Amino acid sequence: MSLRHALLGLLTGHPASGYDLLKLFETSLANVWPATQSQIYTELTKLADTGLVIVTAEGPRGRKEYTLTDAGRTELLRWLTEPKQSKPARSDMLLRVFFLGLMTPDQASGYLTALAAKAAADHDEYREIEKAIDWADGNLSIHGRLALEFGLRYASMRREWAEWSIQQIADRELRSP
Amino acid sequence: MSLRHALLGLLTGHPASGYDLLKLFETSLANVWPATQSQIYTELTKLADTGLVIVTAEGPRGRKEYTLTDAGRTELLRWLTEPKQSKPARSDMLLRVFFLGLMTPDQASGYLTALAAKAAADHDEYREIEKAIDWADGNLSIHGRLALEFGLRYASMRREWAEWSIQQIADRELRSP
DNA sequence: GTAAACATGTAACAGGTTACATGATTGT
DNA sequence: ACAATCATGTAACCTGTTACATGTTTAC
Repeated sequence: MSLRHALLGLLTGHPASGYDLLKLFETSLANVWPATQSQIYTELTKLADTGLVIVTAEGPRGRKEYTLTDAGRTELLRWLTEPKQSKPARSDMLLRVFFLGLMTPDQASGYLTALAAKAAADHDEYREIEKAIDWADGNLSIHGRLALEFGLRYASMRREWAEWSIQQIADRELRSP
Repeated sequence: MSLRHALLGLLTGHPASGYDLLKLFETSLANVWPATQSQIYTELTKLADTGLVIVTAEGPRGRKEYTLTDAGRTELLRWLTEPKQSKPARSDMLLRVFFLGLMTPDQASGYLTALAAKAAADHDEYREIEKAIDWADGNLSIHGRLALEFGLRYASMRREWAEWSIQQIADRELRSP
């Protein structure tokens, strides 16, 4: 149940409305914890019900501004320092790799080529984000940068692995045609 | 809905019971597509209802052996060659990294140290698996090896990134104590 | 005036987790 | 005889997705 903690985290410092948070999810958190509009509004209501946030202002168009409570901050810190290893994520990409042998070598290489291209595109995208961010801002962005660096390294790794895999398949084809 | 395809994939070649498949998930697919007993039995029933598999034998203790049908094989191939890019996975690890600034530098370093240790342990585990597998077997293991190599590279990347991140935090501490 | 952006809420459904429930067979 | 393993099934619950539904304010 981490959507809850993502919301609490985004509310540290500055109060925000559901709409504000939706925009924050679309930009800063899109690659880390995607969430839909529906989910965000529902969760904010629950968060307010349990007292982890409160509505501190109402604006035009029914806008409700939420502020983190002490209980909310405590819960966020508890979650952050909780010693809990996350179980391995499902990856339909790797699941397909597992069954690559059911395709023709051409199809398999095509799949891996697409993965390499996607990894390269992701890498470029993260480079753009890196350039666009005002790194002087300091406050939240210090650790956002660590996450970005993870993305960059992960994208590179994926590209290299996909290219290596294509080579493996090609080598095997040469040996047993 | 990829659990379905994981099951179909495991049924290519050799028929198997729900119990057999459960064991296969626990071993070969645990790091790629974890599934529970409950889920597997439920999905197999649905798969049989829609004709993608059929019960071809019944053994002791109510054992039912499922075999892939032509329709099942077709569906599996359709899924494998489907041009669909998977959306970025949720990562509560990276979500915590995003909010690392809410902890003390010591706590933050502690978290990253634990990540580095986990990555190193994963790497070791994959090395063991690599040693344990009979790579002469050829049949399914060719592509299982690609998945394993992904795991090895990913674990290395995570370790290196975590260590780099710890250094970043330490550097920052020195400049603004 | 009207399109874009702001702003929220709910219902139906799909997939996954945990727990409960039951019983047969094999090996020691 | 007893424990371990084999073997299946179901119910309650939580999270997330898609779609529908509604209305306001701002900028051109």
